[in-house]
Amino acid sequence: MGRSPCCCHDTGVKKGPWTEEEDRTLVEHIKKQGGHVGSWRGLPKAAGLNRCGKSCRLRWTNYLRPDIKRGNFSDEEEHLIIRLHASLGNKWSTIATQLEGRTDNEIKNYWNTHIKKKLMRMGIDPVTHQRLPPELLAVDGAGGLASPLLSPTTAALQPLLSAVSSLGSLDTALREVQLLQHLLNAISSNNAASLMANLAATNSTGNYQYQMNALVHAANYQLPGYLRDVPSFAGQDMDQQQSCDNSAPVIRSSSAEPVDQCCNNAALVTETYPQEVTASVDWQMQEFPNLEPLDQLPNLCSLESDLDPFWKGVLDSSFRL
DNA sequence: AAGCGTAACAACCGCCAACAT
DNA sequence: CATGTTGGCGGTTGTTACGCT
Repeated sequence: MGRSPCCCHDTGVKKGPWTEEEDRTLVEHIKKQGGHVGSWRGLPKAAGLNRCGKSCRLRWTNYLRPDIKRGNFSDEEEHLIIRLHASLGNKWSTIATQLEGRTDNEIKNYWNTHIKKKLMRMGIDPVTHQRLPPELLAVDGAGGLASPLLSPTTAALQPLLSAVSSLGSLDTALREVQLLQHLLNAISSNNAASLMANLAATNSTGNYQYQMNALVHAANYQLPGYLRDVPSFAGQDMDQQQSCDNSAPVIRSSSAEPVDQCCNNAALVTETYPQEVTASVDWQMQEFPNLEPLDQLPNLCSLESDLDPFWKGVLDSSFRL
């Protein structure tokens, strides 16, 4: 099958940005046809446009279609795009079918200009959704998170440490967002019990730095594949993060063990992690002196009431995927 | 105010699969 | 079955707006 001739190669066909007049002509023509385009190739002539059919189709599908949603992407949409991209790759049109009113082109642009960079800053390869190799991690001047002398273990923990260290300077609501992501990871990998035990201990002992390291440990070594490698979908843009509302995440455990029972298993943590976690505190405090202790964490054992629709959606979509 | 760099996004290009002839 | 046509897709480029020096 040879390459098809394209009307775009016709001489005298206009290219470049569309004028308001051209937009109006195209919209009115399609309206006249009852929203039915028929042949895009024949449309320009029928509508009186000096454009190729392909250009008309793109203009209509990406910009002029009445059901297109304009404006910024919501956090929810962003989370969904990341999750879909992790499972589908650059199948922009398929991804677009899951986001009402968004075009594949818009999503693709948003990915390339926003999300991709955000993931890179988090130490995640936006193509594979895996940790970037240590040598490719960007040096973070402010946080000092990418020392060229990192041990292999430390380098492997970079993305999570980045997320955890950022918690110290953010408000409680945002920490909850971060913690929710870890919880979703654990739940998705059927390790909810151990992680819930960690969190229970976090709340009961008040030794937050220690317990956050337990969390890091659990997330890194007990969780598989992609979910383990993404410490947070909450994003790294501080302005955006600061603007998060105060809705608290509501945790639903998918493990067989009831949440209340998990909360009574604080001792399990110290039995499971004592030496390794203590060691991780040591190296972490050595290599990341800027890591601030966490002075407040949500009581995750009592988050079963007041299900916020946003978090319900996040949880539901997470389980689906 | 001018020049420059960068971010954001609209639009184009080339390829491909499905369908028609 | 071979060939032509079309629409759709993903990658890339071009243009504009904006911020910084």
